[in-house]
Amino acid sequence: MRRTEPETRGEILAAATRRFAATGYRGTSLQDIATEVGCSKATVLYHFANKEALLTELMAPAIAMLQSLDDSLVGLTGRAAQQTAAAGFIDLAVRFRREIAVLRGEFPELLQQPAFAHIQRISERMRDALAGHSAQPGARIAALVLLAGISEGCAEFVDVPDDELRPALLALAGRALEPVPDQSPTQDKET
Amino acid sequence: MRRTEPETRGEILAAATRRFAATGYRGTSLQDIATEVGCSKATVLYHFANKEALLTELMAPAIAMLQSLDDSLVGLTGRAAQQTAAAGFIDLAVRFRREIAVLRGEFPELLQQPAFAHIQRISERMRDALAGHSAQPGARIAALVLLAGISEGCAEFVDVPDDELRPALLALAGRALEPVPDQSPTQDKET
DNA sequence: AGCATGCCTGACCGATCGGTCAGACCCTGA
DNA sequence: TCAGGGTCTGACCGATCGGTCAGGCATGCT
Repeated sequence: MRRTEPETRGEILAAATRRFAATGYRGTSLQDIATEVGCSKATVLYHFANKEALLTELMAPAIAMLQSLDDSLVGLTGRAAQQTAAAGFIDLAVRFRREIAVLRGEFPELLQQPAFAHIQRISERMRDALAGHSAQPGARIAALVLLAGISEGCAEFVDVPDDELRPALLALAGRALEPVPDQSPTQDKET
Repeated sequence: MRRTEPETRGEILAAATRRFAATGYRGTSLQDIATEVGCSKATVLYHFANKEALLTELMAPAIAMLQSLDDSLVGLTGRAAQQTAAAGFIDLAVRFRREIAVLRGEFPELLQQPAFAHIQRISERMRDALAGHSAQPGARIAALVLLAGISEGCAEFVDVPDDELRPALLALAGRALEPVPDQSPTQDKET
């Protein structure tokens, strides 16, 4: 089935995103994706080296945004870290709902793949920032629950519009995160 | 390898719980479980009819507790529904951390299996109760985020002792859930 | 016309999956 | 001593997985 415009590659990427989000990475076969696109499995593997390459490419934008968010957290402490991390992560989660849904539940094993090796440390830093770098168990637990809940929630609320989901999540984060003092020794704007 | 005591069945169940929680239901093969126990795959299938039977049996206690929690929610409205659902679900999540981790991420497909057909509706009612039966998007979103976050959080904090995790989660739920009025027609002392 | 190139496909591969089956082994009771 | 039943296993099955490969077809350049 020859395409008039060679946009097959993009269709494969879009179909893979939908299928991975719906049934997981392991739960989706290359044949599933090919069937949804309307091409053969061999065509999928013509455009992408292998199944993992398909995954890494569709995750790339979300990972780039996660990386830049992580960069913007360096040096922040206390409430500044909490608020920046919360607002940034909510933005990310709302924008990349499907991509986050892909990782849902398969995080541990997918993170073993070299392309995602650094994500684990980023998410740990994110959790730490959400806890305001506090060592108190309550703050750490709240941060993880919020992080996981937002990821899962965005994936589930695919039908809720962004401008309704985002403020609701921001308000929730404001209530849920344990208040921590601004730990900077000199209480200027910067640490 | 003959066991002196025929406790192989229990060992298989325990190994399956660990493996399912670590790598997911689909991500764990019967051979994986057999290897961890130290028996053959055929032995696993001698004690359990098939892979699904293994899953349903190890999930049974958690499901029973979920069912009874669901029963205790009927007729409750407003804050009473919120508080009962929150406390009950936190109890359940803390106690059955590994079992909940099993379902992590594979919820949608696992729920298709007949043994779990009713869980979806229970979890929807749970979400509704956590939202205080409010139709406001903020309340619904907060309920889902908390539900998902607690499930994920308990699965992750396997090393945190129960009596530390439980109060932290309860405090978090108290902060995070949107306050709703007590919808009972007669407004007593409880707001 | 002839050729190269990009896109696509059916046929095929080895590995692994869940599951079946005949039979070996061991204990117990008659 | 032997029969029987509970436990366990290696060998095997069909299905499906991710991935490879040679070749077909349309197009564009020379």
